[in-house]
This record gives sequence, structure tokens and C-alpha cells, in this order.
Amino acid sequence: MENRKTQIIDLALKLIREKGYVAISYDDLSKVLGVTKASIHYHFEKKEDLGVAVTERVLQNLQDFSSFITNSNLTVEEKINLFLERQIVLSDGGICPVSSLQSDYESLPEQVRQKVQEISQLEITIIKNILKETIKEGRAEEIESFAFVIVSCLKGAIQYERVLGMPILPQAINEITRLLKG
Amino acid sequence: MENRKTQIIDLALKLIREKGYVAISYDDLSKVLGVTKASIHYHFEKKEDLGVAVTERVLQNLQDFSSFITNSNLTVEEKINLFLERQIVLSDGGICPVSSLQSDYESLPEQVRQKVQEISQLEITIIKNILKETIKEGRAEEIESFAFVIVSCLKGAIQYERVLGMPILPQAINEITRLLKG
DNA sequence: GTCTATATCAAGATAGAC
DNA sequence: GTCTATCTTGATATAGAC
Repeated sequence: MENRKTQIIDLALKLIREKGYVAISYDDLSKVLGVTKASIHYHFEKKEDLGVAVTERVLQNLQDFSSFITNSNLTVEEKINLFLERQIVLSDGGICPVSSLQSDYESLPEQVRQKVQEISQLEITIIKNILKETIKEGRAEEIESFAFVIVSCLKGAIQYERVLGMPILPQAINEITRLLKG
Repeated sequence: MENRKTQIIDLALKLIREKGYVAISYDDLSKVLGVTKASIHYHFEKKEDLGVAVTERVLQNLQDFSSFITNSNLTVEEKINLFLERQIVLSDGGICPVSSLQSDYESLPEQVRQKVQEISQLEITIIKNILKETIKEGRAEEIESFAFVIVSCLKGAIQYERVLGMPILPQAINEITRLLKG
């Protein structure tokens, strides 16, 4: 069942955003899906295989977003807003999957690590390319630094938001928007 | 041996910054220290006890830093620089312990969670209090938002730095400093 | 493709000797 | 205070029936 495979990836992604890659088990997955552990092992022989599938999904989503932004006729402001608001969606019901995987980085299997690297790099590239349009006169290093600030800030804010139970991400986004205008 | 207890906390903190709370085991600790698992269990009966000890250490460090800043005659700029540079030290050889514990939040025992909450709150309070001095005319919400941005950004930058192997934290700090002046 | 059953291993934890 | 020994549980993983 190809659908079951998708279902497992969906659930794994959700649980990784809640508890992290290390903390989730085939038992967690099988109980929620109402199947046996062995059934999950059929679709993803090793946990590493599941990790690769999940990170490929995350990378694919990001690549799709990147293409959409690049091929769109949106203004720079609209592109930035989309990028920022995407983080709100991605943080619903957990932390950002990228942050979760970054935290577990040292414990990740090699193939999964490489995917996380690709994803992290692409996130920065996307916002860097958007910023290039807005600050045409800006020096390359300044654009890069600002891209680092934006991406880092979004990810960090989601962490504090979950722990403190306060709307920190929206406030951080407001502040970033203000800084970009001013 | 009271010294052994300290030694265990030191090592646990180091490994949590590398691999996270969930991923470390009594076996990891015992192997590095050259003692048995049972010996670690003597000092910290349950993993939760060790987690509490580690987070108490982190909280204590932060409270000491807070007192030092409050009772000092430093300028606002110097205080901010100290706060920022402290993150560089804390990120040496792993990610920030606070980020690591935040990522594992859903898997933490209740007592440890509460400590992580306290720590996260105190970090924000410290930078908020510093900012209050510099922007006397600033509205409270603006100061709060900017505090969120600074703290979130520092934590996120450390994550990207480790994954991408680039000096992202220094660049982010430069950018924050620039924003505060401009 | 999903199941039962089971193997293997590591983790958290405890009892009791020294 | 540290050890050996052991227990329990849960996790990854495999074999083979249906």
C-alpha cells in the first residue's frame, strides 16, 4: 500500500516535530496507525530509511516553495511575508522540523545528516535570494548576515514559544518586518 | 565523593550539548568516567534527578551572570556585548544547552521541564532589562519584541553553525550589534 | 502487504556484596 | 562510594506464516 507509506512519513514528521528523531520509535508509529511494528519495518526497513524519507519530504516541500517564489510575480515584501508566514504554519503543533533535526544532528545517521545540511543551506539561500532583490545596493556580506539573522530568529522563536507558551514567533516576525522596512 | 557528583554533572552537560537529553545514557557517562552505570545511579538514582541537577547548574550560571550584570557599572553596550559573547562561549563544542533542552522539551520529565522554563524566561528577562536602559523612550512591547529577536537569533544561529560548519553566530552577532546602534 | 513471533541489544533501574 | 549481578522494559530488527 503506497498510501500507507505516505501515512507513515506524515506521522513520523509530526512526531519528530513534537519529540525529535531520537525520541520516536517504531512502537509509537505503529500504535497510532493501528498496525504492527513489523508492518512499519516492511515499508522502512531501518529507522535511517524512515529518516531519509522524512527529510526528503521536508527538502521537497522547501524546493517547491523555492520554485514558487522564484517563478512568481510577487513583490519582495510579499515574498518575505510568505517566507515568514510559512514558519508559522510549520510550527503549528510542534517545533519546526528543521530545528528538531538540527538539535539531534550528532545522533542522526549519516544520510539523514546530509539531508538536514541540504535543507538548512536551502533555507538560507531562499531568503538570501529574496533579500538580494530588495537591497540591490547592499553588499553581499550584509545580505548574508541578515539572512542568517532572519532564519535563526524564526527557528529560535519557535523554541521559546513552545517552552514559554507565549506568542513569541508573531512578535519576532513583526520585529523583523519592522527592521526590513526601517 | 562530592567531586564525582560534580564530574558527572559536568559531563552530562557536555553530552547534552552534543547529543541532547534523550540521547544520552548512563552507559555513555560511565564509560567516559571509567566507572560503572551503578555508580552513576548511586549519585543520581533516576535520569530525571540528573536532568534536574544539570538544569539547576545551568540556571545557577545564568543567575550569577544576571547578578553580575545588574551590579556592575558597565555601559549598556558593554552589557550587551557580554550577553552576546556569552553565547559564543556556551556554544563551544556543541549547541547551547538551553536550545538542546528546549528541543527535547516534550520528552523531558516534569521537573526538568520546569527548570528549562525558568531558564528560558530568565534569559529573556536579562536582555529585556539591559535593553530597558538603552531605549528609555521605547515602548515596553517594542523592547520585549527586540529581546525575543536577540535571544531567538542567537540560539538559532548556533544550530545552523553546527550543521553547516560556518561561522554563522559571529555574523549574526555583528548584525544584531549593528541593528542596536542604527 | 500485513501479520505473529521472536531475536538482540541497550537503557533505566535495583539488590546486595565489598 | 563503588562494585557485580541482575531485572525489566522498550527499541531496532528479522524470519516466516498468511
